[in-house]
Amino acid sequence: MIPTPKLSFKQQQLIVREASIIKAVHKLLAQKGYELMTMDEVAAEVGIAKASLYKHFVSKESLAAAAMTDLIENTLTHVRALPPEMPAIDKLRGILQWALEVRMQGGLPTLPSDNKFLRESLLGNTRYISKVMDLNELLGGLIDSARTTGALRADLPIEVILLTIYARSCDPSVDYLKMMGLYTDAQIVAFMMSTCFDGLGVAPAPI
Amino acid sequence: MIPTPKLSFKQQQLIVREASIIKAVHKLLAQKGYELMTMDEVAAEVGIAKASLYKHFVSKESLAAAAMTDLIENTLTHVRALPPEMPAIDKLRGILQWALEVRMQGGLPTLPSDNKFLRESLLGNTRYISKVMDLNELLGGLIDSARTTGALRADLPIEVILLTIYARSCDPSVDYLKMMGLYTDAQIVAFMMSTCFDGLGVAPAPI
DNA sequence: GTCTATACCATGATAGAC
DNA sequence: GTCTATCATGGTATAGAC
Repeated sequence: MIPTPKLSFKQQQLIVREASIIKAVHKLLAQKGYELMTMDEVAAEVGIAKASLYKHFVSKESLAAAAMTDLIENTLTHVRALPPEMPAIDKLRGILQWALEVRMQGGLPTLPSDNKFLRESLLGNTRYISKVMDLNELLGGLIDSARTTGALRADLPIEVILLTIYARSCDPSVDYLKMMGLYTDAQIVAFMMSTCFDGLGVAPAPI
Repeated sequence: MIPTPKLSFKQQQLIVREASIIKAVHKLLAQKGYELMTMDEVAAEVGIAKASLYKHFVSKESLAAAAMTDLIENTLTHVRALPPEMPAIDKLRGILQWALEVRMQGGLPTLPSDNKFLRESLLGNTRYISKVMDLNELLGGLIDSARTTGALRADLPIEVILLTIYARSCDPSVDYLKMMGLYTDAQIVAFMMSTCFDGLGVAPAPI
């Protein structure tokens, strides 16, 4: 058995520290979005000095990119952990439900819809893009098989279905519904799931 | 007949100037969003000095609020101009289609989804809120009657349907689909309309 | 690697002449 | 009301000591 490469205490500490920074960024990004999140706040949230932040990440952009990449990785892990025998359509529904539930608890959506600057910046980040492409492929495969079993519409391109699911995971309607205070979190998730998969219209009654 | 109150040349000039400012803000807001739009850019786009901008609008916030209010007014005008005999569901579909088409041509969506700060700021603007409530009532009435004729699902609350339609008008999927370059604007609009009203799933086949 | 202190700059907002 | 010139703030990033 190959001996596990030992990490020095310092190296372990570094990893823990960076993880706690990423966690703080997730929280602030979800609360305020990219522009309104300041490096001072991140530093304060972690409990270190701002300058120390820059020892770990060279810029605010790269910090946000690391957080978003981490997010995609979490999603990939979640998707890969689904039981293989589960039908594709159930997996897809489960993934959207999971994403919405994470978001209801103050987590981040997968898609950086909220900011054009961050969007541009991420497009130039090869590590992030590569992860996103992995996720796209994985979900694209699920969509394809759900289409062939007749569980999803075959007249829509895969990309359209994929983007629709992504978009639903960061739909601003969730925030407004939550603000109204009329519905429980579970009800809001159910509404989002249903409008996504079933639509707003009534299917013509069977003859 | 009551004589129309005459507007002096200066007053007319003022109105024209403010309209051109609003127009520039629409353009920049659609391109870059609130945070990334600077007052220098607005001034440059209009062709006046930044200080002059502040003679018309006391702050960047109030400028954005004026632009958003103008947007809601346009939407209200459009909705009220629909023929009275048109069925409610057709009106609703037409409104979403119109909003998407405006957006495809570089216009702004109705809902300030993209920015949490602007959202907060607008919530404190009584003029804007009052217009939004007018629009909500108008569209809410249409949704209600479309539900009673069986064209829209009766199991969803009116607010959920309303928010879903608003959200579709500013769905980030549109940007990504446009970036991909695989589909025409008309196709993209059709995709959005269909995923909104028909959903992603296949209705169970009639027995 | 962490800190304090600071450079530097973009940008919202204003002063004051015309 | 428009301009040029300027201020003030706040935020990213860095220097340099420990």
